[in-house]
Amino acid sequence: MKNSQLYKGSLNTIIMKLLEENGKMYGYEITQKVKAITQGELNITEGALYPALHKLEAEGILDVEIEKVDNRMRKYYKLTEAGTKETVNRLAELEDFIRNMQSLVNPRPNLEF
Amino acid sequence: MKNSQLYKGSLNTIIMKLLEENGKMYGYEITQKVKAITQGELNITEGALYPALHKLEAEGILDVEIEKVDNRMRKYYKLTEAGTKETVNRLAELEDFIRNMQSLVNPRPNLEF
DNA sequence: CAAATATACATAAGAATCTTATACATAACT
DNA sequence: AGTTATGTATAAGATTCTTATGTATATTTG
Repeated sequence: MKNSQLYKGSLNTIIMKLLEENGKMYGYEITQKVKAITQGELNITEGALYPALHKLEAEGILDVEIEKVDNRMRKYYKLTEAGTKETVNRLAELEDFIRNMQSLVNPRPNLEF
Repeated sequence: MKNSQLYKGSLNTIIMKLLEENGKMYGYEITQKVKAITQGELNITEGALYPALHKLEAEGILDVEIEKVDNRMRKYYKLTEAGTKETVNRLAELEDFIRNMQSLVNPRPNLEF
């Protein structure tokens, strides 16, 4: 997604969170939304996005619904019931992850002395 | 390191930050330190750690120095000069990453209306 | 109006990172 | 005597992503 490797592993969580918030979205829309929210810093590539969407669908996390708009295909994805539940876990994991990384990088000085 | 994929890509940054802070450390010490700081949540496996250390050394980020303590080998790693400079970049990237992830997951409601 | 850009999805080869398993060796504990 | 802790190492496979390519329509721009 970027030259920084840090984003590796975060794509599924990003997709699920956006869908939780926006109800249904299509692939291209997700890339644009992420770009906008991060002010251009995070650009999701198609080579990462589409396989990820297909896998989440295969796992029963997402449902797909095809629409034709302006003679062009759109595949709208939305969370299944199981996906909605799983999203809660993923977001909790993300919070833990961020908290742990901040502990590692920004350690509280030991105040015992 | 954990069942969460989120940590993928963060190991190098963690190693470099710990070395910046502690001067020199050996592999096993790094695993224990990380475990302690994250209260057991993040366990770095040897299969991830040692190849990462070797790679950082090959890239000129780390220097190694072998010591024998209690009849057992220890390989102490420390940042090279180039490694110290690179650590600044990595930590900035981590801050950007965390900020971006928080924007995505914890979006500010639009207050324009 | 032709060319470039934007919209929209897809996949395949290869790179990078990590998991899991295994290996070797010494020290300390039970 | 056997398990756990300390300490390093590697190899096979899984997962995730990059890079490149392909197809197709709509819109903008020179």
